[in-house]
Amino acid sequence: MKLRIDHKSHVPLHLQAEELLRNLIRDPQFADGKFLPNEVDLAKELAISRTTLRQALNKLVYEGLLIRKKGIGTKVAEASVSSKSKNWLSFSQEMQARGIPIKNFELHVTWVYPDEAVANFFDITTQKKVLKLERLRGRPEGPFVYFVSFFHPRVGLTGEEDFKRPLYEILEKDYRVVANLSKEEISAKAAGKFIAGKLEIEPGSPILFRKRFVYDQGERPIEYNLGYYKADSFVYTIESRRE
Amino acid sequence: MKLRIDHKSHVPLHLQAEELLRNLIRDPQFADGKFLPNEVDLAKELAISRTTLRQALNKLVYEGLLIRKKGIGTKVAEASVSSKSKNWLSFSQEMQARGIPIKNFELHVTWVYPDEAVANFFDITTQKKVLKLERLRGRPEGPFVYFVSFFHPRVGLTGEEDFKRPLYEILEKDYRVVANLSKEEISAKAAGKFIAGKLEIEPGSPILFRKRFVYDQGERPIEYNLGYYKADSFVYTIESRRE
DNA sequence: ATCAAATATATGTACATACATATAAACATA
DNA sequence: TATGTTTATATGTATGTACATATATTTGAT
Repeated sequence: MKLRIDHKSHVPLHLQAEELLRNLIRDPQFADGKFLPNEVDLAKELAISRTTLRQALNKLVYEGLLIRKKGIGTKVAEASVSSKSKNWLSFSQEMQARGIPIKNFELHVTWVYPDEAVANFFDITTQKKVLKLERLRGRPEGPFVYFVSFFHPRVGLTGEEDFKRPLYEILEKDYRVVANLSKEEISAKAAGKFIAGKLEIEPGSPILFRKRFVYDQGERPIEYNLGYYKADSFVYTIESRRE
Repeated sequence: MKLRIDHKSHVPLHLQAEELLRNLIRDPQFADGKFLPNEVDLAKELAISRTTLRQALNKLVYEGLLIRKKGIGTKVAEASVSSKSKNWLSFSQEMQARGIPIKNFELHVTWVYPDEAVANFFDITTQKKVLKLERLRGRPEGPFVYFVSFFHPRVGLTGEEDFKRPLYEILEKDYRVVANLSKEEISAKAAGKFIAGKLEIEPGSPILFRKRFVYDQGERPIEYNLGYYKADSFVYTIESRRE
């Protein structure tokens, strides 16, 4: 295998090393608990210092992807078949899994200048337009969620896509962008006028507010998603196990 | 404050530094957004190298307890309850780790006949009394959550326990009951009269409603927990990774 | 007074180096 | 053969040093 680090790149060496290690981990060659090359040799091969390599290794150890043992070596941690993968259903899949038929009430595609929060998350300026996708969705009887999504320009969406298709299918199949990490924040709020109008409720009524930050394999931001759910129409479920 | 590291100890310096930092984080002096001493000075004060100090800092940053910003400084991360299934921290532990002092405003212990939902979850009849624990908790300035817990009779709680201690400590140390699996449901609601009164908000105001089903190692039910969180005082964060 | 440039401050990146220590394998001894 | 002992190996700990870079403040020119 060819392992390379670009010393001329402006990407920090330890980040390049980290990315490289993530790929090593995915390599079937090291899948079943086989040991990675030792730190000293690997550092030499990559032409970086052992300290820098360890910086990358530490991160993966903290994430639980690697296991190190003094005097022995470093190996890939066993893949935990946790219920996390369950969390990886898209909205349509999720609803389908619950047996709820989905109706799309509204669909808006626009190019906008991002606000501070979005630009900051994407690490771009507020001068660069991004694709904004707004959708009002719910059951046949009425809408119960209003979604607002922003996509990183890197993704390459044109706005001409058929957004009635599942979003993640579009991203994965057409643009080879795979969501890998998601950070969410869930809180309760009072509905503002705009959202209340869309969800057909009184302003001030409680809603569930869900903010999602979606990253690809390289932990680069790809989607910023806001969800406004009508109360009592939506329950967020989580299953966690101590290990 | 006197900060000390024992160079003669056989405990590695970076571990001592880590422990020391965890205490700093809990110190009200640095609670919620105040900057820690800068790395160079702190290292000097502790008589360890900056590299060693950063080893400790990194760990806490990875755990999300500290936030560093280049050119600015390092501060204690803001409070939020996270469900990193890895950590599995209880409410008090989580708050303690973030240096938020918890105040218990009310504590009620009663024996009651369970309602349908509780009896069903515990797989007992509604004729068998169970221990009910109600707690109003929050920051010193005011309460922000009202908890209602029911415990399976099998656990063996008498109601005479000191519930100011962390709940999971009582269960694990005194009753050898270890929570292992938790299923949660999170939704938004309008506060009823009762809850509104407790949380000191208007009836009808939005609250976050969190239902937890807790099981032991044998997947037997041990606790049924309801949490009513004041909106805007509480954000539930989740991080999930596809594997 | 305003805006641009320099500066102070704190974290970020990277290297070379040295020695400590846990583990397993090779070796030597009774 | 069984059992200590050494040795090879790989990670763990720790330091000192140097320069880069993001942010806020101060300074200076217009």
